[in-house]
Amino acid sequence: MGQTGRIFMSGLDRSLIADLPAFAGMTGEALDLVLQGARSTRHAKNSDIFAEGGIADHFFLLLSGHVRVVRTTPEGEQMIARYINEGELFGIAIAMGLAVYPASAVAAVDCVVLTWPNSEWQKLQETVPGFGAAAYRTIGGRLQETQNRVMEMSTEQVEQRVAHALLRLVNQAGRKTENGVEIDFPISRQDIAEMTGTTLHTVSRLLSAWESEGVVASGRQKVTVTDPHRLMLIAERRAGR
Amino acid sequence: MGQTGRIFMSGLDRSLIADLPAFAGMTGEALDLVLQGARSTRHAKNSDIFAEGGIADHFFLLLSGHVRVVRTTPEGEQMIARYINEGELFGIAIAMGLAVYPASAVAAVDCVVLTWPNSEWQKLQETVPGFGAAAYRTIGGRLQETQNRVMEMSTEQVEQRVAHALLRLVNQAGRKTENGVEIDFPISRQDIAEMTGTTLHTVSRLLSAWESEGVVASGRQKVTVTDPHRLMLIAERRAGR
DNA sequence: CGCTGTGTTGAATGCCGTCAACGTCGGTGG
DNA sequence: CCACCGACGTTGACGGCATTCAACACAGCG
Repeated sequence: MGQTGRIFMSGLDRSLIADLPAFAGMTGEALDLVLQGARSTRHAKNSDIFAEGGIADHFFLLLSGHVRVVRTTPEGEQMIARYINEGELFGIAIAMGLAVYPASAVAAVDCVVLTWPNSEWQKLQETVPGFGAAAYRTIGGRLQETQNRVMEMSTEQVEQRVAHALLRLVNQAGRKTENGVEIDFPISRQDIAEMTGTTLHTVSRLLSAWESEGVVASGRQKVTVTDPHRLMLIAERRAGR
Repeated sequence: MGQTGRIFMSGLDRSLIADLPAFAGMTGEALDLVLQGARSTRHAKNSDIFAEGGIADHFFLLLSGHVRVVRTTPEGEQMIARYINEGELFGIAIAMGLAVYPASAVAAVDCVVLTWPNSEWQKLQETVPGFGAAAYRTIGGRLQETQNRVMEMSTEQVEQRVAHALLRLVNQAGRKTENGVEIDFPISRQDIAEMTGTTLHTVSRLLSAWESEGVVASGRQKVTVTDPHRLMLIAERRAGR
């Protein structure tokens, strides 16, 4: 934990980013140029990478791990806006013309992150063909996702919302095991509640019920979907009950 | 209604757009260049400007009127994603890398709209300094708004959500009258319900209650906020009851 | 003058949040 | 190594808020 936020490397290897969509089709030299402006940092599990309301002077790319993006209401209630997966840009307030971060980013597990100062944004846009477009596709995609979520919350019951959330999690961060697909990072009932606008109690009840039906298998901060098809039926409100 | 979507003008006056943030600080000649690629169309009340799922080959700017952006679930339930005000860009799927419109746009009143084919997007970005940034700030702002809405739906009760929605409407599209601030376009109980994820019945009950308290005055497709301060207290859950 | 879209209001149901109590796991420090 | 403690999870009971169901009122329009 002492190394949180500390630079652990100065010469970054171009292979780190060569396969990412944001830097698609770039030559090795151009990749080195991109990395020249970046730092790489480690962040211990549960530590903040940036905080809601803080000056947004950097932007980030997740090299490894999983990041939780969290917003807090004035009354102190939290909600999880999204999870960031490996290879994704995040904290790109600069692309939205924001001076402060609108949410906090917390390492869900130990993470490795590339960090650029905002001053590099312009440079990347100019030197990396398609970088700007990729960034804006990222934002556009998140706007879409977020609107889907509003629609879910408007039209679906809690059970459907939780089922949809789990399906999204296993699709984006699933790891195949012998029993099914497991969500690749520690996630509590409370976390799932904050993603779906409900309480940990209700989530616990749902998971218990699903477990007894053989749809999921779950443990402490761990969820495995054993019958995705069945879960989809539940999400679509067509589960035989 | 016969003129919906019809071009009614070919020589567009630069004064139409000179004051808009998207074209701030441009010379008259540059403005003319911008308008050369555009068409201006009228859209009758309740007519579609574009439809969800349709090929996104144009983008738009609302010159006058009000536009309702609507999404429909597979089950046929609708939700209102937002209202577009005069001077705003909309239908900018191209900026998000989308091939089809993710929502429908419906004229809430008779509207006048500037329309560009997607092929003009690149040109505007190059010739209009700050146009790209303004567009992306628009998208960023909408992402923010949408996330705020998710947070409201996660943490607030229906009464607070409806109060917040009304406050936003009067702020963005309010017209001062002798009695208070009136929402400048026809809006039904059903519309408000679709903005807040509730039913027209609940909205009707709330408005009736508020009317008897002197907070709002409402009629058929019309809402006037007579005591904004009081409504704010309700929205913040601090209304003396 | 009837029809359709809009709005109001009462009554009943039920989902899910709240309150409460207890169980369990895992890490930490003695 | 073991005891302890805090974080996480489970389950039951209860109740309230909002939806659902139903019936009616009213306005605008052809």
